[in-house]
Amino acid sequence: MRIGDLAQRAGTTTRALRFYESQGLLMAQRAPNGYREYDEDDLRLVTEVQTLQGIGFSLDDTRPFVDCLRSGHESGDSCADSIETYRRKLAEVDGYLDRLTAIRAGIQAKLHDAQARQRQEERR
Amino acid sequence: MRIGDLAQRAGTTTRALRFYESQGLLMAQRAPNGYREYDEDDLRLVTEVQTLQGIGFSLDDTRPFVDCLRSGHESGDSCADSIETYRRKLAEVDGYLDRLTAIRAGIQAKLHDAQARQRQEERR
DNA sequence: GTAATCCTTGACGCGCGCGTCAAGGCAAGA
DNA sequence: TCTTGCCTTGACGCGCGCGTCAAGGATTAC
Repeated sequence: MRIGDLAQRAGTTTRALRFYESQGLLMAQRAPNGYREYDEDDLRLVTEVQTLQGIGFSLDDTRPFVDCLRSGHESGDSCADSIETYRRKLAEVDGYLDRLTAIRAGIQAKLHDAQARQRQEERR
Repeated sequence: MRIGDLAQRAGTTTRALRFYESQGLLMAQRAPNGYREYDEDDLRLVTEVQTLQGIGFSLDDTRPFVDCLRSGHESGDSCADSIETYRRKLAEVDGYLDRLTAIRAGIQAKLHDAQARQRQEERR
C-alpha cells in the first residue's frame, strides 16, 4: 500500500509517516516511480509507535520496540531493550510524579497563606 | 542599580531580565545614557517571578502576581486574580497528576505482560 | 486531453524561555 | 590614550513532532 493508505489505516498523516522515516523508525520499499510502498508489518510498526506515544514515550523511546518488531519478534516488547525502556520510563514517570506532587503542595500552601491573609484583612 | 547588578542579586542573567521586559513583566527606568535603572521593588518583582516559576508557573502565569505587586500590594498574591491563578494552576496540576498516574499504570501493565510472556518462553 | 488526486523533496513555522553570538556605544582605571 | 568591562539592540538556535505551504511529477477518472 502507499503512504496515503497507510496513513489512513493507521489514523495518522503522511507527514508523520515521512517524519518517522526521517528519524529512522520506518523504512519503506520504493516503487519504480519513486512512491513509497508499505506492507502489513509496517502498519503494525506504526501502531506500536502510536501506542507507545500514547503512554508518554518520545519517538526515540519507541526505537527499541520498533527494532524488536523488525527483528522478527511477535510483539515489540519481547526484547530486553524494550523491557529496559519500560523500566526507565517508569522511573522517569515516578520522578515527574514526585515533582508534580511537591509542586502541588507548594501551590496549595501558597493558596492557603494568601487566603488566611485575606481573612485577616477582612477582620480589620 | 543597573541590569548586571540586578541579575547578580536575583541570581539570574541579564538576558532573562531583558526577556521579562520584552514580555511586559518588568519595566525599567532609563538613565540618560540609555542604561536600564532598577530599584528594590524590581528586585522583589523578579524574585516573585522566580518563585512562581519554581512551582511550575509559566511566565504568563506570573503576570497577575507582578501586576498585584506593582499596584502597591505588599505581596504578589494579595489580589483576586492571583488567587484565581493559584486555583487554576492547582486544577491544571491535578490534571497532569491524573494523566501521569494513568500513564504509569499503563506502562506498568505493559511491563508485567511482557515479563509474563518472557517467563512463558523460559518454561517452554 | 485535462482535471483531480495522488505522490515526491525541501523548507519554514510553532511554543517557551531564554543562551549565545554579533556589532557597536559608554564609562572608568592605568 | 588605550584597555577593560559594562551596557545597547537585533537576530539566530534549541528541543520535539509534526503542520503547512511550495513546486513539481505520476496516476487515475472522465
